[in-house]
Amino acid sequence: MTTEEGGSIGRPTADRILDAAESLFAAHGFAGTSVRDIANAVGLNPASLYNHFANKQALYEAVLERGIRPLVELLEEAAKGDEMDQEKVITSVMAHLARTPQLPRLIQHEALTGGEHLTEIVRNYVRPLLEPAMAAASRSNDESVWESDELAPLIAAWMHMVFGHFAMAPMLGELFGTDPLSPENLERQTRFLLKVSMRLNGGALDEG
Amino acid sequence: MTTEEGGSIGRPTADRILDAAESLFAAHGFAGTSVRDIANAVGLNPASLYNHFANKQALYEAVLERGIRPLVELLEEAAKGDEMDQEKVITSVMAHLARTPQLPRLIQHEALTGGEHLTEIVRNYVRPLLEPAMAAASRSNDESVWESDELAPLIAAWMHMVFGHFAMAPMLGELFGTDPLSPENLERQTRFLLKVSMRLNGGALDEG
Amino acid sequence: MTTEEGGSIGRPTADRILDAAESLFAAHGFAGTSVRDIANAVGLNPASLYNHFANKQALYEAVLERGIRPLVELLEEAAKGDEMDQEKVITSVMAHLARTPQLPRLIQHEALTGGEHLTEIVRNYVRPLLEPAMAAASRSNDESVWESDELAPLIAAWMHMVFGHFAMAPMLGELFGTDPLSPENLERQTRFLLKVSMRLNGGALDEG
Amino acid sequence: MTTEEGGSIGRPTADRILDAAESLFAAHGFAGTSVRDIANAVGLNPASLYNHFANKQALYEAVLERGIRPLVELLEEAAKGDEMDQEKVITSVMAHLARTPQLPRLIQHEALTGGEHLTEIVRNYVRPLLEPAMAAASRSNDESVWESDELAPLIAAWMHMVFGHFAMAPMLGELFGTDPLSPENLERQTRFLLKVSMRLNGGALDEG
DNA sequence: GATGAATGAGGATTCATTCAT
DNA sequence: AATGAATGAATCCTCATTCAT
Repeated sequence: MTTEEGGSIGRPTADRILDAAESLFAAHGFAGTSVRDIANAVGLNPASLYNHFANKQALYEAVLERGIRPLVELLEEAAKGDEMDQEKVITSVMAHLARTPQLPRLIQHEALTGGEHLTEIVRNYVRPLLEPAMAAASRSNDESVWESDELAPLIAAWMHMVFGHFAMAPMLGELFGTDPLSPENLERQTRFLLKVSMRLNGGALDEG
Repeated sequence: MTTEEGGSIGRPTADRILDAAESLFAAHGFAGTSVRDIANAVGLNPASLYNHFANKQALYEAVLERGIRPLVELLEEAAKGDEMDQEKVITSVMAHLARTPQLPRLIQHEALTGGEHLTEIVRNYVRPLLEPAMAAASRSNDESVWESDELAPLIAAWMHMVFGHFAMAPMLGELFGTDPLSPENLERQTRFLLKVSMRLNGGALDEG
Repeated sequence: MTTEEGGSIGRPTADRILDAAESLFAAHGFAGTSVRDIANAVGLNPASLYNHFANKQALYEAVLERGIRPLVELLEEAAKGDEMDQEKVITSVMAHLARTPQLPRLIQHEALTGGEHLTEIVRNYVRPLLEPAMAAASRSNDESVWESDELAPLIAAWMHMVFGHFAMAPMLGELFGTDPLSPENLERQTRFLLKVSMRLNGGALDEG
Repeated sequence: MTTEEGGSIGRPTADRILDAAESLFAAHGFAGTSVRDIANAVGLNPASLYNHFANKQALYEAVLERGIRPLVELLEEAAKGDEMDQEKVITSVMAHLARTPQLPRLIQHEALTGGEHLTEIVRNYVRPLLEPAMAAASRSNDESVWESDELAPLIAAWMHMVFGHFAMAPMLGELFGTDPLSPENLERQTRFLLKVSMRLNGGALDEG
């Protein structure tokens, strides 16, 4: 009776569920997304989801996990070398997010709602995400233009700028009349961030 | 039977409802906040809310309106003069948000969820919020270090940095182990943003 | 604050309430009509209705009473003479109902819903309504073409035909494409019923 | 925990819901019947109804459809022949309604309340119901005792008489002290209607 | 008389989840 | 793995009614 429609035939069901859930959770948040919505998006009966995930919460966590893990690894990789090439980090993070543009929205939702799971989420996801960057930043502290107590705000600012571009994409698009996630705009944003990086971290400022 | 708790007794009921709703909507978003939660927070029967607001959506919009209006006016005021003193804007906006720290979360939720009302919200709230800033920015375009097609990203970046600090406060607190909304941290953040402003808009960079 | 609008200014409030209630009860029945609907129709606060009627049920009964009483008296008057002039009864009842066309709908609703109040309603309203007719009918039984056990069906049939025309007016209008309550249609219906009366009560039938 | 009462166990759930709904809608109308009432009557959780019908309105329409369809077919069948045998129609319609005595009440409720759906209902149900009769009536118009502009009232009168007997059964029972739906009373009513038919359609009247 | 505010009960409907098939 | 049916809890909201003003 269920005529499998859509191009997603063949992919493992669990993945298709994760895809749909990611999309919907990113768009409407956890509370704003119903299990039925997800099931419908996959072309599945809601009850069937429970063959793949214990419950809504577990599905949500699986979505987060699947989305954030590669990003964490990307950053860990980037921080492995002695010094963190900020230019390379920005470029590769932007490239990565371009491929999973819903991820930042998902994280932002989580950050806003916070609530009971916040501690755990920070420990599991956000801290590993930022730790490489913080380590690198504090290592290069000596010659930096930023005091040590400005590192946290700096890191936060980068987080806001990078993630914000994706998370707020719908609003920015509406506001500026152009889709922030289009290839050219992503490239422009990357260039913009590189320029910001230069100005923020570069040498002394010639205030003529 | 109704144990009036909290110091809010005496204030007009509609205002007390708006207060509670602002808090809860900011914390959990629209979908994550139930009418009953709000009513309980005010010490009211859920049905009573409907004596003051037509429905949940209308209440939500009233909360947004009440919160954003003064911010819009603040920016409009700041932009009135011939040139926008960026330093003053940052300081006064930060001071304002310090007094209504839930507002950015509210807006961020709205921006993330977007959906049907996004267009209207951008038109009613966000655009007037940013118009003065954009006007000022493009006025000073000649001698600026930013190209005209970098203005939008620049504005967006400022939005992310300023609002992000408040909206993500719970997560940042968890992450850095200190409350971003404490007076000293707010002051530090303001100073940080001023420094960023200087570096972003200042003169040529001495890349020694 | 309440700007009295509409042409009903001046009439006693209780009457205006009764008017609105009659209209709405007739259209949607007791359950389908809310106190607020009635209040709105009068341009009154729902609470104000309770200054005039003890509660919704009492208002409903007042509407019934006010509507049916004159009809009962009309029939009682008609039955006073020794013999009931059926032609005159039909004409005068039709004329009366033409002036309160909602009344039959009201009664029909009541008859359909019945329920707990049915017995009382029959005793108070329907029986007095039909008693004169039945008395007259059984008086003239001797020479009648109808057996005594056909009197009840006959009375009922008349009730259905007379009341039905008004009660079903919306549907009949929709069905036949012309308003059953227009003067010409009311006259036609009266003529029709007189013809029916003649054929039903008239002498032997010439079945050639 | 669900004490299955009544002999209806085993029948498809949707049918049992339709049965209960038909009963309750007929008795109290749409507005006067709550989803919970229906669910209780079936021994079901209210939420379960929504597994079978999209909402209360859809359930109502399904009840109407299921009830009226056979009646429409009955009349269409009866009208197939060249001439409509009125005697046969009356007998068979009465026999049919005797088996679904709630149907007329249901229809009457609908006719009274009318409202938004009236047009659609007339088009879907009432017109097909009456079309055969009207066609037959106007065919035999030549030798008829009824003018062409009396056909509509005549049809309406028959509708009132036939349906009224069932729809008003509770009130008539209360009024005349005997159940109109008992087999003997149904038979008497059928005989009565046949006699009426004869007198209404028969030849000239011998008004001695 | 009229009203705004308050409320308990109940309205329809959605939710996440379970279970037999 | 998938589904239809079932359910208790919760959703938003309306209801009739009361009461202080």
